[in-house]
Amino acid sequence: MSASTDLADSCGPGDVYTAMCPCRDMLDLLANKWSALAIGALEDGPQRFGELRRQLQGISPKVLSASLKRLEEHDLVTRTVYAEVPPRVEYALTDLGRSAAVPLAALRDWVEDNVTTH
Amino acid sequence: MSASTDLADSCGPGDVYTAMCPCRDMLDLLANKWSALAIGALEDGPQRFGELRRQLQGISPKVLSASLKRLEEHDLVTRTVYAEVPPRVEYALTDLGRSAAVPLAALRDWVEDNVTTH
DNA sequence: GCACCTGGTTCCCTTGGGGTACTATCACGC
DNA sequence: GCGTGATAGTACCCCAAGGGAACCAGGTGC
Repeated sequence: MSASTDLADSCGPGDVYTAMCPCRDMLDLLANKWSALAIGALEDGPQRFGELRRQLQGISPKVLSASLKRLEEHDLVTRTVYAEVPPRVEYALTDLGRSAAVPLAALRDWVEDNVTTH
Repeated sequence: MSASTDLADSCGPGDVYTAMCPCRDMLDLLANKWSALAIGALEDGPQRFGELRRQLQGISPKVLSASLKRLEEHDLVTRTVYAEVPPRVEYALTDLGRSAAVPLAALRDWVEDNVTTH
């Protein structure tokens, strides 16, 4: 496993295992139920806040807005406000987000394939 | 995206997006920083508590023990106690855990490749 | 005026994460 | 026999994140 636990001064390859590495933040962000679901939901194309809220069953508006904000801060999604009425806000994946969607989809698929709920 | 939002009575395929599905529990478990790291650390072979603690830099013993307990409950890792002194407890991946390790490794790799920390 | 739509925010409470200290058990050195 | 050390946790406390419900702003239709 990423045998480089040498000094951890700065970030080489393979060091999500290094406490101080910014990788940790990103891993913490992506390795998260709501992030994984939200990014998956946006794979089909931009979605409005309400659409996401309906799709991510069980999420509260507060948590959804916080999750999206965090994803936006890390350049995984963009937030576009249309000055219409009623208000319309669209969330979309960035290129980075689209590339992150791939491993997350694999994770979701694994879960769906391996939970023998019956 | 997993168009089956029909009734959610039981679990069909593709419904991590369904609130009531046990998939959610599993996703919540795996889509978690410490779980992802712990499972990755165990890919090399069984590890003792202290070894894991050193490898997963920054984790506290309490959180590590809770994480491992949760993984054990979901049959992703096994816990073996050797009646020696000093005590030895080994954690190892189950077959299920080993298969879950694949998408998790992909996620970790993505993070390491895409965080341009410099 | 009033209800209604959207996209949030605010409040409160519970849960979990995080850190430190501490315990139990036995081997070993003296 | 006594203190020291190693290991694998647990107990305690604190704070931030998660979850639920209520509420708000701005404008439209009736």
